[in-house]
Amino acid sequence: MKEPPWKVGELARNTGMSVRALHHYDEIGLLRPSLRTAAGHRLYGRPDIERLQQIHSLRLMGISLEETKRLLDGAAASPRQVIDMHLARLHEQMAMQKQLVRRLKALADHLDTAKPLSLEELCKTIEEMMRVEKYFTPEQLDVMEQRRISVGEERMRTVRDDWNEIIPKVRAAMENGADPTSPEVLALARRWKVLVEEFTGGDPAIANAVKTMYNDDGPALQEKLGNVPTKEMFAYICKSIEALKS
Amino acid sequence: MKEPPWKVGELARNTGMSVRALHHYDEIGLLRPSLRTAAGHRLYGRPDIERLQQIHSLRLMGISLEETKRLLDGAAASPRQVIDMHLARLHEQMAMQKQLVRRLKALADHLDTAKPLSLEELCKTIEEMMRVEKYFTPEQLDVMEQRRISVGEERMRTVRDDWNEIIPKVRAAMENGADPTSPEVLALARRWKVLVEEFTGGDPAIANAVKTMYNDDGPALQEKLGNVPTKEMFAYICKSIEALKS
DNA sequence: TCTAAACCCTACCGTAACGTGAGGTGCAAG
DNA sequence: CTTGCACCTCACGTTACGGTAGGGTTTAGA
Repeated sequence: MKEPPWKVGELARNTGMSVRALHHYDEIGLLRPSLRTAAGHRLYGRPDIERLQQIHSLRLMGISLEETKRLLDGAAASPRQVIDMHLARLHEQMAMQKQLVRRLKALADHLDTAKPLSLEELCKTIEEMMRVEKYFTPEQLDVMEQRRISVGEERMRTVRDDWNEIIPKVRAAMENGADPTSPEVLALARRWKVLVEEFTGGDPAIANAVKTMYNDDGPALQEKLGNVPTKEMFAYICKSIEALKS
Repeated sequence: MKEPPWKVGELARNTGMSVRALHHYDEIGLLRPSLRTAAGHRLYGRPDIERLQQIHSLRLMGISLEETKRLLDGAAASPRQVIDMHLARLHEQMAMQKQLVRRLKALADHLDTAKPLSLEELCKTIEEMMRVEKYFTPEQLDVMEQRRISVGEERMRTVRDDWNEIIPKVRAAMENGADPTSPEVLALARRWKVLVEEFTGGDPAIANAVKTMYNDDGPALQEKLGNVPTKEMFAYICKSIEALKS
């Protein structure tokens, strides 16, 4: 290992950076060698090497070259602020990526359980997911996914079967004009309430979002999911659930 | 809302995409309008609109335009494979981002607790963190961070104080040639063991990594952290801990 | 001292998915 | 007939370099 000044290749070998990167840093004014030979070859002196090490450190933290330059040239906010801003950006990105992962997993699940899907059907399913997703905050979606994981595949299926059993019964009761406070309807209301609580984890905000979703997008969901409560059914069963409390 | 065919602006308004994006899709051959007016204005027909909706769906999943094109043109792997690959990429990225977040948080912590740092010192600290980090797998670092969070700030400080008390004592005992099986050293070994277990969460792999770290980078760490066990001290106290077991 | 290998230079294209003009044309309403 | 809006085609900018081309420089060995 020679003494400085070093030529660009030597510096590259000794620091693990690429020659091209060093050229780039020179181009953008982040690290210009303090010397050149008569022929124009770059010569990096000891201060340049120190600066390069600092650049390297900041790069390891994911700081952009632009910010790095501002920091090293003393024309930036405090390091602390740079770090905080960077953390904020990272958190934002990670939130978006988590959202994507959630969607993709749900889609993969769908591909696993349902029959083979054509591309158009797949795309329709995606649109459907988005329609549903927009009613919930990312945090709520997170909570719901955690619940799905902790509850397990099997329980999920039985819950779905329960819904498929209860919903037609409620519809029938309503259409027959049965009194919401009658014992049969109250029994349905009790089961309904349990299922809702199981799904929402007892979070009323989630329950509310679900209701809004069915109210606003009922027809579309009906078409997609097949068996779905209507606004009127919500009102009906809510009356019954109210009656349960007293 | 007119009937198709639509011009770009109308299509853009009705789909929420930007005109420029539609131009771009045309440029790269992802969505070329099936008609043009004599003057060259793009006219999108009904099949184009369907294709655009599919593009939109896939974009919502974060699929690249390139993959989208391959998928829609039927020249790609199965949707399932595309999803899986995409998930894998996302996980990789998120792992890297988590790593960055960990580093930045540690750095912010350092800035909070220690005295105000110059930029050079900050960079040295970063290099130091990297030196330490390389001894652990990302999973181990994760575990350690979780422990730090669950243990809490206060306990961390008392643990550090404990180390600062014990290490000199062990050094002194060793330099005085005290028998590792003597009662005083055994008492030290007991405390040492507890502290190690607290820090590692009982994971011997982590304990091992720590030992390797001090063995390999002892001098550098000594300089940075000030008060650090040597290889010999490890050997000495290990003998004593062995003696504890019997 | 000569030559060939190794090294260096500048300059340009490419990356992903558009945003943002610039400069020119098409078209319907007043 | 003109105004104004929508449309067109370039073409550059964004990040942090990688890769390559074409040509000069340095250096080690013969």
